[in-house]
Amino acid sequence: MTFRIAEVIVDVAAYPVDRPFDYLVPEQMQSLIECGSRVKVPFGPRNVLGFVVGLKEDTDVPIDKIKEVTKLIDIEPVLTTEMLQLAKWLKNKTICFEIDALQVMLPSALRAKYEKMVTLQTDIENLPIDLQEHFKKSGRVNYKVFEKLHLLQTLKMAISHKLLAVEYVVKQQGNVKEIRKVKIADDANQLNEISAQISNRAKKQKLLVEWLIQHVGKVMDPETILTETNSSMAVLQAVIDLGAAKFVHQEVYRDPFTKEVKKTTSLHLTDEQTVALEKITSSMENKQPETFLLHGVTGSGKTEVYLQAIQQCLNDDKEAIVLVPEISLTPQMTERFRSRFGELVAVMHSGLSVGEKYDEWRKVHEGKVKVVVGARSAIFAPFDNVGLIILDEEHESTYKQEDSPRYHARDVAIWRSEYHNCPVLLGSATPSLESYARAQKNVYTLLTLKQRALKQSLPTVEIVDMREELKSGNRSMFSEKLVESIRIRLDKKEQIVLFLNRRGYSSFVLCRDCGTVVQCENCDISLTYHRSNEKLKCHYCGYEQHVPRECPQCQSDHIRFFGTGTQKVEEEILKLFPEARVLRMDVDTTRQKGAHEKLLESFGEGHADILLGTQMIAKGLDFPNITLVGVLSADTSLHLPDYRAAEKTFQLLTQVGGRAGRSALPGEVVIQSYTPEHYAIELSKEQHYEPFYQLEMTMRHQAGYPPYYYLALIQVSHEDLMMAAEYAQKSVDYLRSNLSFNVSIIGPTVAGISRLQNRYRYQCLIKYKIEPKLIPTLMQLIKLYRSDWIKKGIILTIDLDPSTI
DNA sequence: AGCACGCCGACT
DNA sequence: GTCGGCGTGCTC
Repeated sequence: MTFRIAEVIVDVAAYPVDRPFDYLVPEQMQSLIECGSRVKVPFGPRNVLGFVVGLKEDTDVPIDKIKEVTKLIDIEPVLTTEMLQLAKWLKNKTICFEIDALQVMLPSALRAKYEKMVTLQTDIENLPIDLQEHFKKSGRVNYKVFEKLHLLQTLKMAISHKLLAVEYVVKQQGNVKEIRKVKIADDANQLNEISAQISNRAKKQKLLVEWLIQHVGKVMDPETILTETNSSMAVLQAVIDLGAAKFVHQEVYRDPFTKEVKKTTSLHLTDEQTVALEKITSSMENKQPETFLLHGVTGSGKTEVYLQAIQQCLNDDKEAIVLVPEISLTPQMTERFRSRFGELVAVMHSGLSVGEKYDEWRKVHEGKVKVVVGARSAIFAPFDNVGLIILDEEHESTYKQEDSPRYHARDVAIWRSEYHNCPVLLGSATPSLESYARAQKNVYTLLTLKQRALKQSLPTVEIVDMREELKSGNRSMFSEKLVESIRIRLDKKEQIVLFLNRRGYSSFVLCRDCGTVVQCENCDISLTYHRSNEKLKCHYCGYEQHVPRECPQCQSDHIRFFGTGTQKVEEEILKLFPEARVLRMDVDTTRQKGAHEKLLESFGEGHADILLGTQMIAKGLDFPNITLVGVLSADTSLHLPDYRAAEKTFQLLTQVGGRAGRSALPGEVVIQSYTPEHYAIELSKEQHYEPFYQLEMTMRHQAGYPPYYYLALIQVSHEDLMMAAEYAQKSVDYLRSNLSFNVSIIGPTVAGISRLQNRYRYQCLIKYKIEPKLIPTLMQLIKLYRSDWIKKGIILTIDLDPSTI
């Protein structure tokens, strides 16, 4: 069946073009073009990339308006029909442009880049003098050249006289990496002839050809040939010129794995693990789109359950997707998958280069792998026979994308599970309240692992009241208890992890005379001191400045930095324990690619005694020699203005606690706090999830937060304060008059960060239980914004189920 | 988005 | 008179 008309979503993210456009398919393309293919199409005056989302016989578009598809970019479509459907669902669910939903499913290498080029339409002599020189080398020159040299007027003239024309070139990366190999001629006789021709003086060439005769027709690495025959490149080139062999190019995948891994086999399961696994596999057999919540204490062996469930899935000849929160942080995790499933695993995460990401994607697309382990976006892995989807550390907020499309990987996972009739497995030691509540209501099936896999007891946890320390005259950031515990481990040559819950607590610069805190020029946020380059930096917009010598407000020179950054802690440790080897892990030491892996590996091999870091070390670390975990200040995340503050604190403390005593050696955890009586801190002591859940649910119920209510967050920003406030109010008025009475609309209020990148920010929060009118109303609001407010410089964003407010 | 078209003010 | 300011409207 062939179709003449293609429906195309063009690569332009704008409200009026957020719909399919019809194009004629040239005859020679008709048998090749498919839904999900990328095409190049003329759009207005330019050429853009687009996705074919439909094919049909006829169109209502008048014949004089319709244009032809210029080029079919892919022989194999890059998106399946599943993905096209999913994009439509995402568009509705998250209120985004369809093109954004489509793009997010593909590696960035497949995204187009556009260039405006000027082409010569006549003899070069006819051009104005100052333009001539630019076209000497080539008849096509980048438009930017003229822009920079302020030649636009002359250019415009030349264009209107048809001497030059503007062309829009679609460029796309998607470069396949090739390596150069040597293909030796197939014909031995021919090689003998060549050998005979070579002058006797060219001994090396002769020897090489003799050697090549032994390997007729083979394709080999140039390096191998050179070392085997002890020749140089010049010699090889010479015989290639004679026709004895030729260079060929072979497609390869870039290999992001630096380390070889040993093959492992299934471990013996505990009774609890066996029960969980059986439930999952039977659901797989029944082809049920069932969602499981695997609640297992830290160290209970959730990963082994994943691995064996995946094994089952592979046995059924189906594929599995495993999501891990920002995977580059847990190389140990990926290693476990690679060691079990070897070459069948692709890994996708932000630490890979564009090319590496593309290659991992291609492995999936071409069916070379059966398992994907990756961060959030791996949920779009283009498998077509998914048998199991796993989200590890289900409660992590990184599963929610913070810009358009603002999707939650869990929602996409459940959508895909319904499409493929397969189970979803959510795993966590500290499930999100939403998920646990759903499990309580039997929307999800709860599976519980109460015991640690190796029957180790949970670490002993001690909570130190820092107020008492202060009263007894200890003003350092280490309690006596912690100092003592560290000393014991150092003596015993056991390892220590110190955890600095740094959020909202980083070093800032403060004037001791007037109390001024140095703030960012563009945002209402204090700047963070970075020791490595002696600069102050804004973590939100990237603004940098030197550390001021005097206070910008009162010119006093009593200005210095405060707070507890990891660097500061490191200094303090070294003062107390000069002999300790400290490994610091923070943004500064892990910026380089692969730095995480290296630091962790070095710690695992015992090259340091103390690992010091922020959130990033809370997860996944699994080293047998760690017996002490210290949390320097448990409260910092507790006082954030976010309804999830208690939940996040509980999760964090439970996670870090789980790092200690994972093998035979018993573990100890010391938690320092200024509010030790808070339930989130107290209950994390024994990993008492259930009572925490009950208490926190009561709080959420009282305050009207999820899981009792759904949230939608509307943000309005503008360079002018009054404009931002005015339009925020307009939004609220609009919502109030269109939504039901039982929906509560809070705001407009000033956003948490009231000014960001020179824009004033207001927000409004919608709380609702069931509101069928919500999506249509928000759609109307966004229509209003996109068709009118946007011109006035307003930026409005809608976040359904925001992860933070 | 990005561009063309078109209608009004201040300049060679 | 014309150059160029940016409001308006369109893109198969």
